[in-house]
Amino acid sequence: MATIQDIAKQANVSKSTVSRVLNNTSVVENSKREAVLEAMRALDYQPNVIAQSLAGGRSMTIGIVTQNIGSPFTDTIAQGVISGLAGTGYSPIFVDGQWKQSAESEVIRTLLGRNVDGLVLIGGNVPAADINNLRDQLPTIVVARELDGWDGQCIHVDNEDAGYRATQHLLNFGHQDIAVVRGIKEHPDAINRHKGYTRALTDAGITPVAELVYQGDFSAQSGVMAVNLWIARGTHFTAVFAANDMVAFGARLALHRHGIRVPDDVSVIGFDDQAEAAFMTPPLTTMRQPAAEMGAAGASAITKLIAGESFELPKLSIELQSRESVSRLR
Amino acid sequence: MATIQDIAKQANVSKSTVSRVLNNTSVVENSKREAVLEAMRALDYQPNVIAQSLAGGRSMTIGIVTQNIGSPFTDTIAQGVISGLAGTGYSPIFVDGQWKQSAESEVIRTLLGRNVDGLVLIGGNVPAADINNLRDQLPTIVVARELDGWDGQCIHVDNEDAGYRATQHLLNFGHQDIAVVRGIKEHPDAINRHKGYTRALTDAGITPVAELVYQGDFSAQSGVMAVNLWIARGTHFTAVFAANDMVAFGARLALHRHGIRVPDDVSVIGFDDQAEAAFMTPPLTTMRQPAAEMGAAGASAITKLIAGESFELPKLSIELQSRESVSRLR
DNA sequence: CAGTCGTGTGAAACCGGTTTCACATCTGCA
DNA sequence: TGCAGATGTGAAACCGGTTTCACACGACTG
Repeated sequence: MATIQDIAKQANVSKSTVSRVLNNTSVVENSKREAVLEAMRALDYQPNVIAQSLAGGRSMTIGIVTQNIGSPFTDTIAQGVISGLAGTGYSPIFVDGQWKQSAESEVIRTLLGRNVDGLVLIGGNVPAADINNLRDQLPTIVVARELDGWDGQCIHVDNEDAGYRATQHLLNFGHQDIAVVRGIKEHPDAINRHKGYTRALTDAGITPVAELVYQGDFSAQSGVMAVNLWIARGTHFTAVFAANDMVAFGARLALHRHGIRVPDDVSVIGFDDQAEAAFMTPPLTTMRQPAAEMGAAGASAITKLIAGESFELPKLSIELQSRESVSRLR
Repeated sequence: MATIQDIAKQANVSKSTVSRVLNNTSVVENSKREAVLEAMRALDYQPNVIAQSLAGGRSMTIGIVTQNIGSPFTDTIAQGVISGLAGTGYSPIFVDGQWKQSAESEVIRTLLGRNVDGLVLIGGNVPAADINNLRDQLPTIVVARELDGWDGQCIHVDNEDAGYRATQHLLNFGHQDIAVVRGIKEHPDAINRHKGYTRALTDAGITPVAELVYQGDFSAQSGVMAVNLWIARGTHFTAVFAANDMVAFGARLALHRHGIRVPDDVSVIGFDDQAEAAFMTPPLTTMRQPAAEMGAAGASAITKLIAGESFELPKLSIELQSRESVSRLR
């Protein structure tokens, strides 16, 4: 491949000048500029990003730290980031979280060694202290996680409020005995959704009962097990609030196994609105998370942040996607 | 961050020597080696990958070219590659395909500019000629696509055979009027699956009928439309062979809408075995693609290929995952 | 007309490594 | 004892760019 030196020779200028027209970094006499551009065209010149990184400090690379690859929700966010970065000149580089104790030392070192220009953290449970350190070293945007003191750099949605509204939706339809499958115990989103659930019940004058709460893990299997347990125990419930759509699918199947109709006998509400939700039988009523939008917003934000431009984070919210798995209690 | 120069000074050797112990590239007197290692430890040294790339030619970066991000199947493969690369020292860098006409010029230039050490192409419909050019410039592994003359560098499964077996499964259960929703018209996998279908019918002495073939696009919506059309037309069918699981979900929902029971009235078989398939109601019988395994195999293969080590591609196959959406014709 | 200033440009240093090359020292063998 | 070959090491060149610096030249001022 042609180098800047080749261009310089071809255009009869120094490589300094080539660099200048390349980056438009200072005035160049018009005739020379033309000659350089012409030479670039002729030689099909493509700057070596690696060399630019080394010399210029910036690498045109964004580090993406994902935690639980394989989850439809976080994967969708990641895709949003990828698409959002397309055409910006920045390339995303992935490091798979499994962010262990070795957080700082491991991941950050890898990324610093690669001179990434910025970081996008997707969800996860990295200790806040570690992230705070990070921010001093690198432009960082956090997606799908709320972090104290990060107002401007944190793209997140209000999970508690959404949990509240999901529960309220069920309440509005006359349900009082609302069973809930929680997500991973320590997961902030899971915790917040559950808080919303509890608050909605309390606001409605209903005392939350422990028997109706199953500690799941966001997997479809946990939805199955929750329903099986409730039925085995003879627990009475007329609605299920699932931690996410996968859980809802599991719960729906388990209900089916027991001959319980959805929504006629039991209503089910999910969370996320992943692609498959609209095609469940019956189509799943769920709380739609703007996952792809969050990812795209993260991509846009990180490039602005790096450029030092001001930017505003979009106001994204979780909306009830009402379909057919919830109906009025009879 | 500490540089190799700092280490050299600290250890009282030249940077050449530091580089030598770093890469174990030639014998170094033991006392000096120890001193260098000690200095690295003391200064928390982390090699600058960018500089290594520029000087050494290799960048420890693998370019991943995905085509249709958002499809469960290819996404799962991508995840397989990411996980497979974890811990190898290589980092995956993503370029989103949408591989237009500008294939070669666009994507390849980007990646060459980044000095990627290797390429993993996931599926897609890049012209074979372009890919063949590629191979000369860069170690390349192709996943989920069959390519003439690429025997050793192509991780793929036999879609036609799988299509044959899926159809055969239906035939074994007494079905004769097997409707089929095809995938994207030009998509090789879609074409092959359909070939298998046709051949299975023919082998069974059944003449394929055009009315039973719907040209879809791998989307759930196309499954819905196919079923709606057949029913509107009064076409008789007792089984549906869906292009993939998403299509199967759509078809299953549409059947439900028309009060047609699965599998009692109509059997449905899918393709892929994506995570949600097992939790459809009823659980979906489908042809399981080893997507994650293919991705991981691709990761492993590309590192070996780069290292010049010999490697063997695993024999991966599509297996019938028999669940409950197919039953004997009554 | 001399002195100052602004403008455009090339040479050279630099980014942080790898690799070649020359050389000093050490060993082994005749 | 002398010399060839092996061994270990540092200096310097190099990868392909960016950026600093010095300087030549023309225009503008007093």
